[in-house]
Amino acid sequence: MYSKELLKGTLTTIILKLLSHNGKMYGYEITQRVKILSDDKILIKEGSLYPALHKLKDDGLVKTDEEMVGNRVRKYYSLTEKGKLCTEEKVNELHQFIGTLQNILTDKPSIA
Amino acid sequence: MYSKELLKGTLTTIILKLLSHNGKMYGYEITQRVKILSDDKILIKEGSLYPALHKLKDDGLVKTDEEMVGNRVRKYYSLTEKGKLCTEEKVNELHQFIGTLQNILTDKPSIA
DNA sequence: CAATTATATATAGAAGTTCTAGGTATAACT
DNA sequence: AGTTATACCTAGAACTTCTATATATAATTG
Repeated sequence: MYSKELLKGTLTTIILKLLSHNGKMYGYEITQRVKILSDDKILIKEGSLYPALHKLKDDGLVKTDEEMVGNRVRKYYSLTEKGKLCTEEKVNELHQFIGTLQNILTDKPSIA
Repeated sequence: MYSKELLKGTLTTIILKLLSHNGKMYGYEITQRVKILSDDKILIKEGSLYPALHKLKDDGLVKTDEEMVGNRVRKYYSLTEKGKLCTEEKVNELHQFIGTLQNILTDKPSIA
């Protein structure tokens, strides 16, 4: 389990990217998928996930539709058109940031 | 300039790594070094740096000594023994986190 | 030589994200 | 029957970083 602070700033991008890759997902599914993809090192808590999803919806980046599964309602999240554009930008930015971080961790200037 | 959130959780590791690499540095020098290493994409503000440095000192990871430069006092920060151990751990953790992030961004499980 | 910019340290309060802890409910397993 | 997994949600706390501000010296520029 990584120290919690590391996730800050990347959670939204992670959610968007998973939605982009899988089409539609529900909340619990996202937490489990991240758990698996991270080999149990990133455990997203509900108290982190749902506020993040709701903010994404408020911002118009995701939309929801509900399906009945057995006796209960399952809420699926998927990207809007705006969300698709934003995902691409955010993933690019994160990739660049990772590159910059690696330069700093080796104390090498990005510019040759 | 990256969105501010990305830096969260990594600033302390960045500072520790720079101190580890350069022996001793003063505050302003750290901001300028990060600016150069990141090709102007990470601009650490004073309001971020000094609280972070003071916390590192409170936690016993860095120590300070002051030198006169011209007419003014310059405060140098350097790693304590505890700080050196902690730096190694934190840098390793960050490297692993970056690896995990890259798996997630391609939606590939870490475990084969 | 006056004004601006760069150097240099610091703090208070705001803003934002994620976590802890709690609540609710169904389904599956033992 | 009791526990665990599934599934959604919220309030308030905790933490980090930022904005804005204060102070002061040194160097540059018009």
